[in-house]
Amino acid sequence: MRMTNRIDARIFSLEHTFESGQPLTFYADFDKEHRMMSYPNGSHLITAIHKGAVDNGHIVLSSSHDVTKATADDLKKRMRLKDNMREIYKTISTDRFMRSAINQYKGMRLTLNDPWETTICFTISQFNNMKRIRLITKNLVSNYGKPIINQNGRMIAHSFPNAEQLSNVTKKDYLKHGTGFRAKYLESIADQCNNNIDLYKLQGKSYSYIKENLMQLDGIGDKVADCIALMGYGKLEAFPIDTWVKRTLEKTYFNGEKKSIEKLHNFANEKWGNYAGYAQQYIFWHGMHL
DNA sequence: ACCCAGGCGGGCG
DNA sequence: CGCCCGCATGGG
Repeated sequence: MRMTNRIDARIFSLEHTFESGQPLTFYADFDKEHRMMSYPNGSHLITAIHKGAVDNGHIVLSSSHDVTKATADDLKKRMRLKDNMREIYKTISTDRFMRSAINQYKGMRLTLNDPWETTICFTISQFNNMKRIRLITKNLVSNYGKPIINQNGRMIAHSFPNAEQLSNVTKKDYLKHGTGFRAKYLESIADQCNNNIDLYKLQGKSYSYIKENLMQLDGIGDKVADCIALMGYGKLEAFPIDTWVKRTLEKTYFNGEKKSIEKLHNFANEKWGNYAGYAQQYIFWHGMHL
């Protein structure tokens, strides 16, 4: 028997949120036609269906097992449903480009993901493209994640493998799954997270402290650390600058002139402040589709 | 065939 | 320091 649960979702688009290249979306399943997403939550597979309008709709939650309050709370947290989008939009719609991005992808939320998962996902993402990022992430999940069994005893998905589950995976194994030159990073990060660095202990710390610690991991630099701070720890002031964001900023605000990463960080910080991370997500996704 | 992708580390000047 | 290059792999 499936319990269902209804969650109000104002100014929310499951489609834009899911498709906009964030960690959960690297390995969860999405059915665009039915506005339906399934993702592993512990040993359960949660399904969220988005009903109604972007401005004033709701999500219907179901599960391979029981839907509890914890399940609903997890979805709200992951989709950042408590964010005050009116205030955020007001702050970041500073110009025509931003207003156009918001208009185009209204309801796109940042997601808040597990720090470890986010770290692995964005390690895979470096110097890579969306299709391959999804392919590789799904490979790792299906090969090393714990099987999720439904109430009929059927295996329906895998959970995201934790650090311990990846601890015995070798560089050679990673290469088999298409990770390429990132294999050595994945191996080393799993090792470090099993031994000296507890990613969960960084929760609640400041943005700069989190970033500094993340960058001690092998293969994690400025950009990936910002992504993890933003989408794994919810630090909305983080402003990851990848090739798309850089290109789009230069084109939109600097007449196509090349600018250093540092200059662009300062620019974003002054312009969008504590919501720079949200601005970045809209710049990234809109810029990519220009 | 050739180019690029949500970069990073290391080596050289 | 800052700049620059190689890096695995698959899709356009």
